[in-house]
Amino acid sequence: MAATIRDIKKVTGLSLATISKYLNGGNLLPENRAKIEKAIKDLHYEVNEMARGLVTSQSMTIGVVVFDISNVFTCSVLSFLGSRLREAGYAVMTCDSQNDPQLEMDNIRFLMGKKVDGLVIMPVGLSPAFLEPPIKAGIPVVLLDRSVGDSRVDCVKVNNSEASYEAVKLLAGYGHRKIAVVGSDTVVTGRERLEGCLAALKDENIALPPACLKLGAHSIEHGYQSMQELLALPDPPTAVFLGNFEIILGAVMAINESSFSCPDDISVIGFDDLIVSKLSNPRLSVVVQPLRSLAEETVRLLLNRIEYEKTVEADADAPDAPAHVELVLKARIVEGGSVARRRE
Amino acid sequence: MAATIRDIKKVTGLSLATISKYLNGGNLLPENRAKIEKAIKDLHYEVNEMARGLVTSQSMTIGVVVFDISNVFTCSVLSFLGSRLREAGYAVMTCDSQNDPQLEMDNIRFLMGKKVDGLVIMPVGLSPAFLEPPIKAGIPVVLLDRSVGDSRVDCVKVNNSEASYEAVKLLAGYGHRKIAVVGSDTVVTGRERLEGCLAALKDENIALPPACLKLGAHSIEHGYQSMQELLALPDPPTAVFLGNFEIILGAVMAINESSFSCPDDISVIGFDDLIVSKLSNPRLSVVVQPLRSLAEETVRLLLNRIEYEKTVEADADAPDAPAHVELVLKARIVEGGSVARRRE
DNA sequence: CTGTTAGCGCATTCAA
DNA sequence: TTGAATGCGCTAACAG
Repeated sequence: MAATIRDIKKVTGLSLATISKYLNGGNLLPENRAKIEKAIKDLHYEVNEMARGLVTSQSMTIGVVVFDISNVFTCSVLSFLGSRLREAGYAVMTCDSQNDPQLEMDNIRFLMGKKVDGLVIMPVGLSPAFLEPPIKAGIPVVLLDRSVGDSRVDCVKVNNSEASYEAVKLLAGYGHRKIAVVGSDTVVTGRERLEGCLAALKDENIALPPACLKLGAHSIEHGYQSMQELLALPDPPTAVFLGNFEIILGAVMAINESSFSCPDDISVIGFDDLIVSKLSNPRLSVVVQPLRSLAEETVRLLLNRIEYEKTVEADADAPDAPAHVELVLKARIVEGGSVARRRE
Repeated sequence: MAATIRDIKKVTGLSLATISKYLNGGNLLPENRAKIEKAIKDLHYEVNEMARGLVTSQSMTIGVVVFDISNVFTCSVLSFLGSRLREAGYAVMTCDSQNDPQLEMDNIRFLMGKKVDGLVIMPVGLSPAFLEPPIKAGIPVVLLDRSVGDSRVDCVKVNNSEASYEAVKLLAGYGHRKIAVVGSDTVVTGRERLEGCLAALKDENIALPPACLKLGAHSIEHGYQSMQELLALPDPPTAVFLGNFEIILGAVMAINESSFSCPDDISVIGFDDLIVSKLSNPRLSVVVQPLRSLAEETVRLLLNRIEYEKTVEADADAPDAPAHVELVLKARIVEGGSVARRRE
């Protein structure tokens, strides 16, 4: 159906090798070059990347496996990731794990079958089991956003614990002593953030009564329900730390529907900006992640690995494998107006 | 590096054909089947889809080209699209056009080089120029969300005009006579929605002063600034139609920051739900698009076309090409509390 | 049911 | 600089 280099050969009278050389940027006589270019236009020729990949054994595509593609955080990262990778000449094949570890496993095998040159994974869970196949096959992998405690692959993430520590410190700095935490314990980022919160509370000598610690799913529902319960407490907290974007969403809804107002009756600070902070009134105080840098560093590390694998295949004498990297970027606090001094 | 069927041949002593038959679900002796399965496990064999694709001339991947991947609407659709396509055995290769028609063109050529079996395109602009290459190459294309007035490809979208008509009718039904429209004229959906608004205003004999028609980009900024300007009018509108998600976002921000309150001072209804409607207080009244159906119908049409192309290649006598389809799904209005009766 | 053979479209030796 | 030959890993006839 589509034109091949053989068609170009017929039209130009040149050999396959010459045409191939043209396609790959070799030197040839200007007249031959012109002939080929004309033929390509006329025939609407397009290189068949499958055939090329079969020969070169690189597909020039990167597999990206995300825990949930409908998640706003995921999309934003995907956007930066894609443009960066594209600049480097790579295609992106994205697979959605829908928060299902089994599907995640399938996705990875699937992409391996597609012979992707590398894998960026935003993992669903805490177990590194899904890493076995790509590692065995020697496919470079970079973990993004969430680490799984496996030192065989690189990882790029933010300082969840420290940033959360600072956030709670900030609440305390405004005089709050009854502070609640709504978070997720189903994902590693949630656990790290919780850790930071607890450390800050301890340092401030603030007790965290069980009723003020709401751990659950990474979901709007969890945020909504938790906030409702907190506000219904006989002695409700005066400030709340919200562990992720979905929880923020739900919690803000709950506050809006209640008789409480923010920040007069209740102060809140959230982790992950995205949209709400701009929308809510007052603007939310949030911990924002450096999304662009997260994506850029991920691509940098991945391409490094790929480059390394290539040189290893070429020369047998390995020029030292790149060291394992766990890159921890700084999330920073941006104050809106959702945290106010505790009322006496 | 990775194992091939020749390695399996060596281990099992069977021929390539037998192994290939196994991989493609043919019948073979149980003992041979067992041998192959063992070898596959031992060698961590994985079919090389590039090689397979080269022979079968199908890649079992669908290219998806979106106008902006950081857009929440896009992500939601992508999520449904991906899971549907995956169920059908297809991989998805997503490319982001970043609202740039040139990049869109590049993306399409790029995916054609990857030999995708079909293309789902959420177009950037109004010109159908980008359709030439895939149509010439005989690659099935389905347009999603936005049509470009080209009857050579199928399209799935919602009844933007009618739904907007209903939305404005609803405002009028609440007694509003000073109604403003904030929309986008840079994309076709925006134009269609505007059309519906104007028709409704006309039917209601409501004049639309120039100051109350805010046309601009599909952006948060446009929504924000337009709403600010509307509220600053000597005689501000009592109700506003907001043409898309980004505009809603910006407009709600502007209202929140103003001394106006919704719906007491100003009623609003928006097009595209997504997140805000849940977040804002009161809940927004919105026109919601049937995202899941949009994705499902798109996949259905695309697979139909692909199936057809395959049978055409097999039998020379074409069994009638599927007719051109422009599928228009119904968006429905969900009332929140952001529209109130006009105060006397 | 199994084995043999011949390409798919291209890059890459090696000669010329 | 160019051309002829070889093979990437697999499927699809065909023959056994």
